[in-house]
Amino acid sequence: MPVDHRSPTPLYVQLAAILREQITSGELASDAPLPSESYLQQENGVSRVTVRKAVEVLRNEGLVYTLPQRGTYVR
Amino acid sequence: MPVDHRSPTPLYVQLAAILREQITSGELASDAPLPSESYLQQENGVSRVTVRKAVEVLRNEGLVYTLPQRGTYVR
DNA sequence: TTTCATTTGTCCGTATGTATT
DNA sequence: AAATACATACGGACAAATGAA
Repeated sequence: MPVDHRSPTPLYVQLAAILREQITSGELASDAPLPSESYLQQENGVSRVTVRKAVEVLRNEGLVYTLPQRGTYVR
Repeated sequence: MPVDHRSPTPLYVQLAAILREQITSGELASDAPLPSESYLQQENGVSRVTVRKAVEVLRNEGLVYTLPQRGTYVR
């Protein structure tokens, strides 16, 4: 389910929901790296700002952790 | 001393005063980088627009200088 | 050891829409 | 009406660290 640019729901909230689903479903297992910001950007047709805000949401939820200059991983 | 959202004084003026105090007190030494915009945003509960306007005030006062695409530093 | 690509961190500039005062 | 402020979103650029070649 791609993001919907015409939806009233903010894009970063939509993207966070997509990634959250992939994590809770096990599609992204524990300690697995999230796709990189640039990948998520291109794949979802959104800006890097939006990607980073989506990841920030998951980080605040404790679902993922970020290693600077390395990547973000599923907790 | 945090900003006061109910004060009639504009938030960017309040934030500028806070940063000015940290500079003149020496808490932020010469050539030290100001905290990042996102940090100041979250730390003070204001928007990026407000942070940038506050920094602009200090720049106009000659208290800080900004290197394009690099950051803002204490003069 | 040096080089190179990748990735996150940070900054700059801009724009639209909404709410409050 | 105008100023202030926030939230969202886009694009581009450079820095710093990592890891692989």
